[in-house]
Amino acid sequence: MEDNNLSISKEITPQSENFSRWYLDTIRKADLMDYAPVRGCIVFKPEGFELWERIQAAMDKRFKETGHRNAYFPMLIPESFFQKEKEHVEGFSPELPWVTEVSGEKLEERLGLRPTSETVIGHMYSKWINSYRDLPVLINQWANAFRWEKRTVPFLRTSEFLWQEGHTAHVCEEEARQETMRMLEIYREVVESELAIPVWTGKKTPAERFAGAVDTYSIEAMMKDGKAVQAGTSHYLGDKFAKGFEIKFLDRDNQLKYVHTTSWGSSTRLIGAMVMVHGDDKGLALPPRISPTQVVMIPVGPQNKRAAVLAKTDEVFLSLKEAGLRVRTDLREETPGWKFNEWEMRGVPVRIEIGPRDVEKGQVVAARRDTGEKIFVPIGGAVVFIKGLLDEIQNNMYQKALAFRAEHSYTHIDTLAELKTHIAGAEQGDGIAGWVLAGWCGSDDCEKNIKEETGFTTRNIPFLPPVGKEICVCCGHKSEHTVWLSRSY
RNA sequence: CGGGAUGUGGCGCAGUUUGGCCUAGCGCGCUUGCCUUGGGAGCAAGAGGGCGGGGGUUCGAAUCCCCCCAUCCCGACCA
Repeated sequence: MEDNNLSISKEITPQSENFSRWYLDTIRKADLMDYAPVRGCIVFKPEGFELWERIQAAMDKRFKETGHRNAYFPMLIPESFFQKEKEHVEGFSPELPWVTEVSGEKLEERLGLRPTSETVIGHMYSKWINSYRDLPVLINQWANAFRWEKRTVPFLRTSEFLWQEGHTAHVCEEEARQETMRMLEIYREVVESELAIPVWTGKKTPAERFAGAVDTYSIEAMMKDGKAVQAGTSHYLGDKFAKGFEIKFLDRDNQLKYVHTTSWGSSTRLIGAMVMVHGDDKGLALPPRISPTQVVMIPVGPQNKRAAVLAKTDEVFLSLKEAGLRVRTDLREETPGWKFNEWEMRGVPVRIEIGPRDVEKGQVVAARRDTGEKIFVPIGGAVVFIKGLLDEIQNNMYQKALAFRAEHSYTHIDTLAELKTHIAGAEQGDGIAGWVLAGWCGSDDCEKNIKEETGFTTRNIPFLPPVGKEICVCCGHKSEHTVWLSRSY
């Protein structure tokens, strides 16, 4: 086992040595992505893309169940559209790529590559909505988006990314706010139950708000290096975009009114989050509900006993497949040990080994990716057992992530000095500064100051904070909000 | 976008200081054959690169100079 670990470490940098190297090693060794020829762009390889397809499926199902329909709007957005909502332009213009000419001829109006679609969709909604009878409009789109970020990280922040953006229009504020919360809750439920990632739901501070939103809400997840990833956002846009794009309707009372809109999005960064929440020094670890392969079968044993082993492997394979499990058999010529390591690195939740001894005893060996445990299972009960095991692994992965988050969440810090001491202490120790629950007076100055002094930013104001904080961690005055602070991606 | 580092077969690297022993070497991987299979097997024979890209200096450049590009790390901006 010792040698085994050493040889692995040659391929994947240990998390404790350099977390970001570990992350980059892992996503490449697990064959999720490759770098594309254009700066900051990646190729989603089949293994990585299938993760996205499964996330998509989980989300899309819930969107449809709540009455939304998918549509597609163009990727090219006229420059003038961006100008119609002031904060929106200011927020996005620094990272907008432009199309300025076609076959050498300058376009009359530059076209931006969508960083998000509020503007085009607002334009279309103004045409489509005339009466309260036309509302609500509940549309989602699966698309790519462009944001030319200075610093890119595969999956977490790339110049082009894939996402889902929902855009809805409602008759009144109350209904729009309900929609905002309903979609935030869907994100929380999908991310927790499917990706096994615990999140804090809450409200963003004004400084962290989406450009052009009245209120922004988010789900925030803790990575294994203690940093935060915003895993989904939902915005109440008020009538700001309605006013910018003249989205008006005639209400029951014969008054012309502006609609209230929402937008909500989640992206392929969820893949990166999943890697950084569950992965370990062996590589990727995927939650069973999302993993493209749930069970990998590896027949072992000498050539002269191969036939019986393969027959048994087929039998078990078919029974698992019939039970609806995503199962595959690895018949490559590599040695068993090599395959064990390979599939562990790729994050497959359960491995089944079948050898001559198992055939004799009428059993298989099941190995768990999450704990490394090996279990002997009678063949007759294999299907039921494996199904139960996958559920247990899914649950265990969530519980482990929850426990990790609890271990690295700090609620006793009340001053900037204490916060700095805490961060310095973490740097001396395991390097995981984690999240700090702090009081905040609500001023931009304090928020800015905390960031400058510590590198920690406000993640969100949780709806259900574990404890309420009385004084602002920065100025010492009475706190208006209890916020999560941390470093973030 | 600023500071630092790196860029040599698929991957990891040596060679760059002091140009010529390099029409480039090593490990892994790859191909073929034999052999082997319960935690990264062994032997043998092979294939594969002109040194991130473009200019320049020189009799001669992976090595020196200039420009550009990409990636990583650290900061400022963000899903």
